[in-house]
Parts: sequence; structure tokens; C-alpha cells
Amino acid sequence: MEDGKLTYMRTERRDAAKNRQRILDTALMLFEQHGVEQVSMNQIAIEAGIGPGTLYRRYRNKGELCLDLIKDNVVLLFEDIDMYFEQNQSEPPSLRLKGILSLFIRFRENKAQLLKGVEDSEVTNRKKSRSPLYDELNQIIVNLFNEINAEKESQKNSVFQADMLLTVLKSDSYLFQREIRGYTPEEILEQICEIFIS
Amino acid sequence: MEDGKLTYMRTERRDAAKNRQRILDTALMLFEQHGVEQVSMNQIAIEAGIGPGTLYRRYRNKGELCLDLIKDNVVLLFEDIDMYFEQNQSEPPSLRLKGILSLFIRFRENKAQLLKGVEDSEVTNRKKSRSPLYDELNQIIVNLFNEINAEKESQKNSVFQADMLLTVLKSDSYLFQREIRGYTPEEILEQICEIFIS
DNA sequence: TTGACAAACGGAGACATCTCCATTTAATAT
DNA sequence: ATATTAAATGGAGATGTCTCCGTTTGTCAA
Repeated sequence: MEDGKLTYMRTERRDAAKNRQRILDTALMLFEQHGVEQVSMNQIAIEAGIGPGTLYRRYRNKGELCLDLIKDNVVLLFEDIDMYFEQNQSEPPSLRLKGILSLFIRFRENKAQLLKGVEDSEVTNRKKSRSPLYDELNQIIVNLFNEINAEKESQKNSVFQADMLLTVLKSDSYLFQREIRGYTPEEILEQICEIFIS
Repeated sequence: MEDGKLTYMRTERRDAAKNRQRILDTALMLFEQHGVEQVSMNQIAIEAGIGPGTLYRRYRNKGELCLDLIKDNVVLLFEDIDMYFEQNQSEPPSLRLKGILSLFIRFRENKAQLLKGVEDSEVTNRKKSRSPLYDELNQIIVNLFNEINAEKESQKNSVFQADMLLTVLKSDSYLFQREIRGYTPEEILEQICEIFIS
């Protein structure tokens, strides 16, 4: 039957589900123990007692694995953002932008290593499009810039501004400011706002 | 003798010099033929008729090799910048900043692939400090921002602003705008100036 | 049950980066 | 010339990513 077939296609095989969980648990453990960067896909496969092929069948690279590990937090982030918007509808767009940047920075601080894992493998694997996380954030920021720029004639810049803002918030840049320049998250937020919200 | 010893230490052995040139020639040829990304260090070593160890002895990674291949152009870039400054001393700093950004973008367009090669391996190899190229550029830009911010009380932001400006001009960001968003170099320059010179 | 089938598996192996170190070799001093 | 010596060499191999494909194994229908 159509139904049966569809259901079959959709449901995860029991052994697969077991392995999925095993991978997730193992990765989380190894990441916590040695740090995300130090742990190889091989190590995870071996420790999880599966073949490398099995691991790569599910996650095309370490980044996807990292992303799966923070998926819940990503959902929470966007819920927070939605909530923030609901509670601050009447605020000016520049302030709302700062608000959601603050939320994002908090998220980034919480999941620094895993987020870096995600982004690192995105650049390694030459993805043309950003991850869904960044696409969705980008959309939100573009909308806010559109509001901000509504006064001026130049609507077209919003996309560019949003791209630049997200570029500057990527791991490489953010962690450089954090670790080498020694700025606090709050200072970074302030400085970025000064540049991008003028 | 001291002199002899010093000279000995300094001069490159003839076979080494020969290999160096052989590597450079081979790399340039392979890069032009297949594109920088597609060519591995192994390939270069084999094609140059040397062992991988020899290649890595001279260049710790592909990025250093790429950097060596554009070294002359980097020198030219900074000469251009110096010349520009001499001829535009009396212009306002914001305009001078735009001028040197324009020079840098031209350089980046000329040596896009190799510059990408340099930057890619910098992120891969977790360098804490930027390459000398970026350090020097950074210094120049900081100085310009200091002039620009001289009017305002906030001198301290110049370092941050310069960092962000260079972040946004890195290969990943720049090529994304260039190839995916479809902006021209001139458009990118204009947009960046709008954001950073306000 | 059982048969069929697609999904899941696992490990060999292709390639890449990079290190280590026994051996070679060019430049200098004698 | 020859000995000395430190730089240079090269290739084996450690480690990592990722693919390919023959084999196994759940799942569903009959």
C-alpha cells in the first residue's frame, strides 16, 4: 500500500536509530573530554563501535554532526528571538536588532566550540550557501535593516549589510576578538552596533 | 672564520636554490592549469621531482607556498599604497581610506586564487596572528581610523573597526559577495565604505 | 513464517597533510 | 684533494577525511 510504503520510508530503522544515538552520545562525550577540534571522526566511529562508513553515511562531515548536537539549542534560539520580537514590537528597529544580536551572541558563547565546528567544516567543504541557521538569521536581519533603512531611499543595501554583520559574527572573527583582542561579549556587541547601526 | 661561517649560514645551497625554483615553477604551472584548490602538495612534489618532505621543509603548508608566489605583488601593493599616500596627503582620511581599500581590492582581484590559498590555510592551521600582509594592512587602516575618529572622543574603536573591515574583505566574505551575490568590485567597495565610513 | 528489498553497515582503500629521521650532499677549512 | 659538518633530501608512515561497494539486516507484504 502507498501508506505502508510511505511509513516505511519515513521511519528510521531500529538499528539505525540505535546507532544514531550511540554516535551522538559518543561524540558529546569525546567532545567534552578532549574538545571538539581534537576529536576526529575516526575516533568517534571507533569509540562508538561502528565503521567510518556508517558514521559518514549519517553525517557527511564533522560539521553536520556538530550541528545535530546543537539543533535543540538552535530551535531555542529562534524561539527566544520570536519571543523577543513579540515583547518589543513597538521598539525602534535599531534597538530590536541589537536585541537579537545580543541573543545570538549569548547562544554563540554557550555553544562556542560546537558552533566553531559547524562553521569550520562549512568553509572546508566549500558550501555555496550558508547553513540554514545563518540563512534564517540573515533573513531576520535583512528585515530589520529594511526597517532601519526605510527612512533613507536606499533599501537595497540591507542584504549587504546583513551579510557583513553575519560575517563579522562568525567564529573566526568573533573568537579572534574574544581571545586575542580580549574583548568581552558585551564590548563586542557595542562595537558592532556602533559600526552597523549608525 | 666567523665571516665564512656566517656567509655559509646565509647563502642558500645551490641544490636548494634549484629546488626552490623548481617548486615555484611547478606550482605556478599546476595552479594555472588546474586551479589552486585542485592541486595538492603531493602533486607539486611529484611533479617537481622531489620528496614530500623536501616540499614541506621549505613551505610548512600550501598557504606559505601561495604567499611566496605573490610576494612580489604584495611588495608592489604596499609600494602603491605608499605612493597613494604621498600623492593624497591633503585629502581627508575617509577618502584616503577608500583609496587604499580600492588598491587592496584591485590586488585581491588580480591574485584571487592565490590569496584564497593563503587565507584558507591560515584558518586551517589555526594561526593566532594574521599573516604579515594583514598585520601591515591592519596597521595602516588603524591609523586612518584614528584620524577619522580624531574628531570624536572615541579613539579606542579604531582597532576594532580595522579588524572588522579586514574581516569583511577576507576571501570567504569577499568572494561570496562577488560570486553568489553578484556584486562588482566597485559595488562592494561602495557598500563597505557606506558601512565603515559614516 | 517467509521472501523481497531497500536501508544500513563496515572496512578497505584512495588521497591529503604533515612528521620523522637515516642518508646524501654541497660548501668550507685544512 | 680531503675531511668536516650542517643543511638538504626523500620516502616511509602516522593521522585524518571521505568514498565505494559487497554484505548484512530490519521491515513489510503475502
